Amino acid sequence: MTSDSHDIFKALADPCRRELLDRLTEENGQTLGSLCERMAISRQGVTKHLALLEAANLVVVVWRGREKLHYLNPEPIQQIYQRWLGKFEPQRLQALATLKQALEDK
Amino acid sequence: MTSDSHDIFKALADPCRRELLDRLTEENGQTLGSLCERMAISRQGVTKHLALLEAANLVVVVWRGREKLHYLNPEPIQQIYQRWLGKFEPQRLQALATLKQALEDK
DNA sequence: TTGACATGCAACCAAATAGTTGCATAATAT
DNA sequence: ATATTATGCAACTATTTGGTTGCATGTCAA
Repeated sequence: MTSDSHDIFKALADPCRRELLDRLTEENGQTLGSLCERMAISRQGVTKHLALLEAANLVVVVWRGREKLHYLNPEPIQQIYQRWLGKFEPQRLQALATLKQALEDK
Repeated sequence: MTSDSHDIFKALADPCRRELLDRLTEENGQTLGSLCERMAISRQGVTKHLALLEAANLVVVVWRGREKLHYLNPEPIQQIYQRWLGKFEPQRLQALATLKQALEDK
């Protein structure tokens, strides 16, 4: 399943969602309740954010009884780097040089 | 000048803005008018998107007479990878293994 | 079986976003 | 000088987003 890069960028655009990903890097497989602790927003707010992360395939959910366990899926992040962000890498030095020169010609 | 990663993620979240960055990787230093060609939205729409890219320091502007030249700045993209995306890399294999096992235990 | 716990669903609201149009300004070309 | 070109600024609108509250559902424990 290859994820839509648009959803991924959108998912990463919100600080709350990046915070949730950060928490999952610290401890993977947390329940919703656990992820809600010390969050400034309500449980339902967190639920919505997690839904977007799931839609972007950045988080995968496993149900255990009444608990919903959230697991990090690092693959989409790798993908956007390889497919999109990475293309700025080869041109990095060139672009910086071009930029510098343009600034000097001002 | 160290850019705010929030602005960068926000800037990257919109397809129009990624399209603009793509065009600048193809040809750096384009004018506003040039960047507007074959865009589905109005010039003012493009201007607004470029303003966000500038705010995120992803694009740097140089004025030449009445023309506004747009240059790509690849640095912030490097930064977010190194500071944020990269931290998913070391844990990548571990996270994938954890995820796989969690799915199997279902 | 009853109560508590973990979560989902839907309606609603405010703020931010993406887009438009109209007019203004400054630089270049004729 | 005047017309044209390249862009900026401001007001307005529609849609999306991020958040809330209230109630419903399913699972576990006593």
